[in-house]
Amino acid sequence: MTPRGDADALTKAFKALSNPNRLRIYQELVDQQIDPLTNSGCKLVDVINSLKIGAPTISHHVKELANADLIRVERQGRFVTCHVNDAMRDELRGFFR
Amino acid sequence: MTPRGDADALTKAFKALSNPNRLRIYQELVDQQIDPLTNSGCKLVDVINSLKIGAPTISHHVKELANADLIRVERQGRFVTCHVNDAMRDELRGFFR
DNA sequence: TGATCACTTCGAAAGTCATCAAACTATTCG
DNA sequence: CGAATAGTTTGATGACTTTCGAAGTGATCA
Repeated sequence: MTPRGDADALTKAFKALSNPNRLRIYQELVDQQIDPLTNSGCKLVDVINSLKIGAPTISHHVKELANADLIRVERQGRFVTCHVNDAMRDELRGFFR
Repeated sequence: MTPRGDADALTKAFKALSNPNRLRIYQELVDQQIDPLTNSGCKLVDVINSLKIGAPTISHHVKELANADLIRVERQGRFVTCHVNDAMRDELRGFFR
């Protein structure tokens, strides 16, 4: 209905990307996904080790990214892995046309 | 240097778009700009009349959008007019590739 | 079973944000 | 000049955010 997608979903996505640490997490997930064959998402433990903030904070940020539909989160045994939601990425790209 | 542009500039832009009223202002400016020939920006007074928030808040929001390089602001006599910064729009589109 | 690793939840401290009313500046118009 | 219109600045307030440490959960391993 709206020409540029749902405004509420967009503000949620932009808010999720408006924190430096969340943006870095998202970028890391995008980068891990360049090769779709080898791609098996990104383990959260790697993110936790690469950023200088605590695990509780990362957990909170990941939840916000997931809540904004920017990523998908999945538990595989002991690990949590994250994947970029390509549909949302397309929608955000479309917004800037 | 960074493959997807300056992270600091990006977070600033996303933060600016993460508020519903600022997103609406930005969208209105984009819509006003469809025809580049007739385009003479958007008068702030029109924005003020179209949103249900006070002039001081609009002034604050516009400053944030300008500060994030998303728009350009210009005084023409009594009126302030706003224009979308196309370079930044391109950069944001590029981020989602 | 007990230990360990990978998170998550809770509660709190410190900081940031959105909004408003009141008072201000700038420009035009009569 | 004086009044009106357009917008900004200031200061306050309530709400939300980021982050942490401590304690909790779930899965695997010895």
